[in-house]
Amino acid sequence: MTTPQKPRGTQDMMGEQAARFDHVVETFNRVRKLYGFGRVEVPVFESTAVFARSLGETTDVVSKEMYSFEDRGGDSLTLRPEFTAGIARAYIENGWQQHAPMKLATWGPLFRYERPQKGRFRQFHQLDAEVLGAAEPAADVEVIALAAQLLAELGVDDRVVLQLNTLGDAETRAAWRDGLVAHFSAHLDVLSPESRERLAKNPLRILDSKAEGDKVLVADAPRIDAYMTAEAGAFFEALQKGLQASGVDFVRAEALVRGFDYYRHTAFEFVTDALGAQGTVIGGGRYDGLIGAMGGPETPAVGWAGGIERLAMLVAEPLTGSVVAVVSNGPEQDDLARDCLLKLRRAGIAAEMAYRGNAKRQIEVAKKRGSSAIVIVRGADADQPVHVQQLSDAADPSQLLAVLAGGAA
RNA sequence: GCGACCGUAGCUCAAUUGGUUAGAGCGCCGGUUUGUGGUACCGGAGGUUGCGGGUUCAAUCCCCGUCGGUCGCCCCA
Repeated sequence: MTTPQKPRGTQDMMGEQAARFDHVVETFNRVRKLYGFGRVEVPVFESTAVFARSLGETTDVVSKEMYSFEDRGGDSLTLRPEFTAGIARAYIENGWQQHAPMKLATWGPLFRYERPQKGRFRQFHQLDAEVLGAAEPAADVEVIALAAQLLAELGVDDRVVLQLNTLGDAETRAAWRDGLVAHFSAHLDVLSPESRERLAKNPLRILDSKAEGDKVLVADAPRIDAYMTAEAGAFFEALQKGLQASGVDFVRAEALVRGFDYYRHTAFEFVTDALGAQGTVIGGGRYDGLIGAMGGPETPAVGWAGGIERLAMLVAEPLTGSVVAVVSNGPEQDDLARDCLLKLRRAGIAAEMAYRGNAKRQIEVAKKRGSSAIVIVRGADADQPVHVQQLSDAADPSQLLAVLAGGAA
C-alpha cells in the first residue's frame, strides 16, 4: 500500500456532504450582506508571531496545536488556526482604524494539529464575522443577531441554544479570577488532577470541567456578578436588552468563559447536543484587549466564528433536483437537443445533458440523479418535437415549454 | 499526548465454537424482457480478509506488533 493517502484529519467531500457545506456558505454570504458585513480576505498563513502573540501564554496551544514551518528564508510561518489574529494584524498593518467601525466577514480553511474526532478536523472550515473599532453593546447585539438569523435560515435554530455570559471589564475579570482561585484552592483535595493543573495556568477553565467532582465545586464557586463594576454591569444589561429587542433568545451561562486575558464583557456560544462532544457550532465574544496587545492602537472589537462542518451536519438534507435533464431521443436529434439545452441555460434554468447512453438509459439516470424534469427531444418531425416530463415541484413545465418554444438560441 | 472500539469486493455489510471453494445488496459491464420510459430476470468482472509476525492439523475469527479509521479524554484560539 504505497498509494498516497490524505493526511490525518483532512477530508474529501462530494455529493450530499459538499452540497450541505456549500449551502451553509451560501446562506452565510447572503445573511452577512443583509447586516452590512463586507468581505475581508486575509492570508491562509502568517508569521508565527501573529498567532503566538494573540495566543499569548497558553504554551500548549502554541507549541503543540499549530501547523508551523520554516520557509526557505528561514522565517517561521504558521497555517492560520483562527481568523481573528490575522484580521487584527491586517487592521494594524494597514491602518484600518481610519475606517472604524468596520463590519467584516470571511470564511475558509483553518488548521489545528489535533486528534480528529466527531466534528473535529486538522483542516476544518469556519465562517467568521467581526466588528472592529466599536465599544458599544449595539455591536455585540448586531453580531449575535447575525448569527441567530443565520442559524434560523439554515433551519437549525430549534436544535441550538444561545448561551450568554459576561466576563466583565478588565477590573471585574481580575477580581473574579482571584475569587475563583481562592475558592478552588480551599478545596484542593477534591479537585480533579486536571483542574489542579488549570488552577495555575487557566483557572477560569475549571468552570467547564467535565469531572463530576469538580461540578459540585463549580456549583458554589463565586459568581462574576458579585465582582461586576457598575460600567460592566451596565454593558451587560444593555446587551441583554438589545438582544430581547432583536428577538434573540438566550440563556445565561455563568460558567461560559474565555481563557485569554484580552477577552472582555460578552462571551457567547450557540450550542447543540446533537454533535457529541463538540457541541459548539458558533462561538464568539468581545476581545477589546487583543489589538492593543498585538502592538496596535487600543481597539474594541467583537466577533464570532462558526464551524462549517458542524453546521453542515445539522442542516437538513438540501433540496436537490433543481436541474432539468435534456434527453436526445437519438443521434439525429442531438443538435436540436443541444439547442434546447442552450435555451434553458440562457434563460437561467439549470440544465444538463448526458454525454453517453441511449435515451432510455439517460432517462433512468436522470430520475436516479433527482432531476426536476426531463425534456425529451424527439425531433422536428414528431407530433410533439419536445416532450416535458415533470419529476418534482421544483420544475414548472409550462415555463420550460415557453422557454423551449422561443426562437433558435 | 492518553484511552476504548473497529479494519472482509469500488461502497454498505454477512460468514455458526477456529473448519473445507469468504457471500449478499448497491454500483459497474454484457445480455434477455419491456417499449414514450423510475420494470423484471439471466450472466460477468471485481478479494493475498489493512500489513507483518505468532499459536494451531486448520485463522476473517485467538495472541503480539504496526499502519489506518471511529469515538472519547486533554486542549479548545
